[in-house]
Amino acid sequence: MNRILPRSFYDGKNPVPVARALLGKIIRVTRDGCAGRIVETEAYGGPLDRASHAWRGKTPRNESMFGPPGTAYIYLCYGIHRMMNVVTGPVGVAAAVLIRGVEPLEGAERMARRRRVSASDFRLTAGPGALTQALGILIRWDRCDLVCGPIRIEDDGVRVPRSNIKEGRRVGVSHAGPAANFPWRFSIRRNPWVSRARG
DNA sequence: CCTACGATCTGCT
DNA sequence: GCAGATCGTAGGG
Repeated sequence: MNRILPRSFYDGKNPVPVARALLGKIIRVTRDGCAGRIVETEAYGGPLDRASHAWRGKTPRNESMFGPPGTAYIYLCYGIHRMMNVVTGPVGVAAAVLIRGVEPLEGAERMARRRRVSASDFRLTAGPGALTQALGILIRWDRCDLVCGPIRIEDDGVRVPRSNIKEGRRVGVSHAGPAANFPWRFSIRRNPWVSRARG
């Protein structure tokens, strides 16, 4: 039986170790029957991180990034793609982990219908916009609780040793000055469900 | 009010 | 390799 990650798992203002620890965990849309293993993440946050949405301070859009640990920050990107983040900081501190890649575990056929690709195609859930579409994650779930809300994150006992974690630069943040070089992107080595994006 | 653009993805070249 | 899709957000006038 999988264990739902307790709030204490997220509760630290530094999203970097949380981004590492989320690799291998399971993201599940409770009422939908779709679930996948997290294989790629990126950490965002802190006063030096110009790549973070919260770098200029709190706005109505990024406010949920300042919310309690163990909640979601979900927003629309490029007018099309929904991005799913896990909030880690204590209330008032903006820190979050972007989920960038997931390996399908349950409900792959349902995901394939939503994505309009075959269930065996890596495009099913590789990439932050792809996985939210596949899992049916909605913008209105922004701020939702990951311990008892529509999206849950579980631990089934799988461990990802540090030697199996690849680190690199985050994707799509080249405008962010020195922060563009922070090695805050993490993925499971040689996992085919990691996004193709350069980093 | 108006405009520029972004933590992306696909399809076509 | 690159343009286009598509729209909420933020910042300026």
